[in-house]
Amino acid sequence: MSTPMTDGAVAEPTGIPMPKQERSRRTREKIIEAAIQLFEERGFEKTTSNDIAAAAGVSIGSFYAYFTDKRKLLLLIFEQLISERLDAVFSNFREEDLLGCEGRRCIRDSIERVFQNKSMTPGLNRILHEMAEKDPDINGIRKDFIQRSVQHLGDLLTKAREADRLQPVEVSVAAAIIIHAVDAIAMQCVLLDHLDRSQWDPYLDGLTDMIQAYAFKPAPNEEPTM
Amino acid sequence: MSTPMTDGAVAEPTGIPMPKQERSRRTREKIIEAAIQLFEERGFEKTTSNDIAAAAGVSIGSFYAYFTDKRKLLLLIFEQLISERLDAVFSNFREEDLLGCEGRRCIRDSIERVFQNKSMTPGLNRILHEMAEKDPDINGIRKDFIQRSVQHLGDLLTKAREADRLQPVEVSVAAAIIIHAVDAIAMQCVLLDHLDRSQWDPYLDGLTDMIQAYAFKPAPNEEPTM
Amino acid sequence: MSTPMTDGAVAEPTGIPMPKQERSRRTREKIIEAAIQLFEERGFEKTTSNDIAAAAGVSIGSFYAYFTDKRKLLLLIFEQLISERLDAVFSNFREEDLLGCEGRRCIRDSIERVFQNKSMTPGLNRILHEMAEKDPDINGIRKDFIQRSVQHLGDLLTKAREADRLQPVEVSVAAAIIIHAVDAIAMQCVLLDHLDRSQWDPYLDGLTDMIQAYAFKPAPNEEPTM
Amino acid sequence: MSTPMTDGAVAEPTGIPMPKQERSRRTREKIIEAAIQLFEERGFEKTTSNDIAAAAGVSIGSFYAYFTDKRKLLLLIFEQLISERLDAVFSNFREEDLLGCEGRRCIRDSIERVFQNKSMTPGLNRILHEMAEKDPDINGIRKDFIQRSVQHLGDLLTKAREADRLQPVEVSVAAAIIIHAVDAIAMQCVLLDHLDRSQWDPYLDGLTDMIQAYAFKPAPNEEPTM
DNA sequence: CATGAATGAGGCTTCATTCAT
DNA sequence: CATGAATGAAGCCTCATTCAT
Repeated sequence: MSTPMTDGAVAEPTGIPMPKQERSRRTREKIIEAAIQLFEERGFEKTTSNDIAAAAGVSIGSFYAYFTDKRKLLLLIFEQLISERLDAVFSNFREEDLLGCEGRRCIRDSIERVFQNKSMTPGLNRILHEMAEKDPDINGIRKDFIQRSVQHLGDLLTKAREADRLQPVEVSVAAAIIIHAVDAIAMQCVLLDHLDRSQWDPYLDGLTDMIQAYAFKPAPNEEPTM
Repeated sequence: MSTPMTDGAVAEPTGIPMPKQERSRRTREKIIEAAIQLFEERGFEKTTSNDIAAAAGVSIGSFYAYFTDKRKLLLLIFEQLISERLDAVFSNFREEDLLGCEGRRCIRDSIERVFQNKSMTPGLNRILHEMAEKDPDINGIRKDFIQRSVQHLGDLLTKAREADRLQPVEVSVAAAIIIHAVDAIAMQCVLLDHLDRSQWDPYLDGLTDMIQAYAFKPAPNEEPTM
Repeated sequence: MSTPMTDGAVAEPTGIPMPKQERSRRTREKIIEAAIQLFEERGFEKTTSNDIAAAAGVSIGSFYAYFTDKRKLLLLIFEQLISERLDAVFSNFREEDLLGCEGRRCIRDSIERVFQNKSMTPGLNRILHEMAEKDPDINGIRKDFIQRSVQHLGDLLTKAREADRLQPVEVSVAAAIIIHAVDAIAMQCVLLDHLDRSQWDPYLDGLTDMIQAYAFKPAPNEEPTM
Repeated sequence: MSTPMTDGAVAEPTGIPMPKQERSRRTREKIIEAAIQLFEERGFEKTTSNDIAAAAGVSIGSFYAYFTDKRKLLLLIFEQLISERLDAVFSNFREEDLLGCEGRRCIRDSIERVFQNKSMTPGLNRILHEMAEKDPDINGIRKDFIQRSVQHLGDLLTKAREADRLQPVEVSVAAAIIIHAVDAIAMQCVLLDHLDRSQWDPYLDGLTDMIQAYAFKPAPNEEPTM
């Protein structure tokens, strides 16, 4: 379930070519890392290009040599991040688990991974959310992420249907609703309410219940959850 | 279901007292209206104090005579708005409808009203979302709004439990999950995907299904929905 | 021979309205004066907006309150200047002088006034010349100036023709050639060679001779010049 | 009529010695050609050192290995250019033509060559004009060019005097006036008004007339021009 | 010699806020 | 109370030039 975009060398959205030399690559990395940290801590608007350059230990001139501007850098970061995240959520889904007796466990784990993703880079998640509307490119990234998530889930639901384990729902709508619901609750718990790991359980269980009740039929040999 | 905050004369968060005289009150209104329009159109950061004053037809000096700063003005606007919105969603909930044969209809209508709210002032909704994290006061408003929504819904769920119409869920968690899920889907459909009214139905139905499946037991005399 | 543009209140090319209050007008004037002086001394590129504001004793913010940018300010200055200059050259031309026995004197005086104009604001003249090509607006001003000069001179030549004092030249071409020739020599002597008043005479005489030989027939009762 | 400066190996104004090796010479040439093209298209200020190096296909480091800075490179270009130009204007002047029955034709051709020079490299001409004042070195080049032109023409006028074909004008002043007048009209027609070849004739004729009327007596066996 | 990454001074511009009138 | 001119910190970005490899 790896994606081409995970490989940073492909399809740079910037007009600036990927540096060839080693020193160059390192500088670029330093800037990206500094930017992630600062965006994470302060948000996008409150982080200036100069801050990033300073934190990376390079001159402002270098910053502009590598990235046309702050926004382009952000786009790059999001593109990297999102592919990683997508993999994290869906990569350990195994069909036999989902449809077997481990189904509930499997769903809950994935939900938890969404929560974990948010809690790893809460600041960047906020920014993504914040800027999606103002900035068409960022919205594009976000939409792409969502669409790919919905697609992944839709595939799984289709498998479930084939195994006669799905409620009579429209697959694409159900997938969208589930993805958004999980995302929103995770957002709320982690980013807005700042709940820590130990406080997640009721929400993880609640969401799992909701999803199961909404979309799945119990496995023949499975005790009803509730 | 009116709230104390709807009445502007009480508990202004500003240090500036409410103007007593008629002309003053009008000036204040003009500024607020201009601000709402501009925030809606351009967002918060892109709207300058001078823009607001100009659009209101008053001097920038007057602006600062009425509002300590742009942010305080925004807070005020949100407080007004949110109380109105809350009322819109919950005010026509009648217990007998929810628990009677009109239950599904009743839920769906409320969800639709959330969608409508978002689509009436999309810009302000974005700002609320955007700034909630950065700005503790705004976050406070947002949390207050959510909490009150959760409270309202929790009350209804409790009623449902008393009537033995609730699934074995924890009321407060279920309320939170439902509120957030609806909010998130509405956000996505209206603000990010810009769907118009005619495209909402699958999502309204899907959400209604999900909520019913998750939280409610069918009325004794009611056909199962799905 | 006064022009509408001499009156600064008409047809501001800036979107910024003419200030109404007295203090405002004074500030505006201070900025313009400072700009003239600095442009004169250092040229356009080497004068920064901050320099101008500092020299005018106002903040950089004020500068941008009055002028959208350095370039617009320059345009304004040129428009003012050029109308003044045009008047200076042609306003004391009296028909009877030109065609009477004072013809030569009259021509020479006008040429001298062109030299004087250049020597009064040599820096601005350079800038006008320099930027005319790069900047269509400035080119427009320059062309307008030249065209109006050519027009003025053309009118005089037409009068001369009516009095049968003109050589068989095409009026409009002759006017253009004379204007440009005088302008160029003045430019060269004053701006490039930095000749001072005492060294002008040979050029004034030479130009006068050339113009007379090229365009005018001697007055019946006049001794041939050369 | 070749000039010492045409030969690049002598008297480089740069501290950097002329490269001895063939590859070096080619690199140098590439840089110069790229610079000419870019200066021509964009002007001096808008062309960056990096642009030139990139266009020449060499590294910016190499650029600075060959030329101490952008300005020095420009000086070099002007020196080359100007000698070529001077030759173009005066090289086909033959004394017997000027003083014989082809005099008018000869003058007009030379004027036309000035027009052609301007139209071949309009951008560089502009730069020369623009920067002459700000930059003493460039002014020096320009003055040198003018002075040499005046000298050439002065020599011709002296020949004319010896043949009793000159009006009673001061040779050096007349030469300066003629040179500047032609230059200025050419500048105006070609660079500012962007007239193309087909529109030059009235100006070529007008200038020829003016010069003849001003400086030359008709040849004994020649019909008066006008 | 060639390379090209790195530098950082310096220019431009915006806008929240103050305060004299 | 209203006015709006004035402020200046702060952000953005460019590009001539240096220097380690």
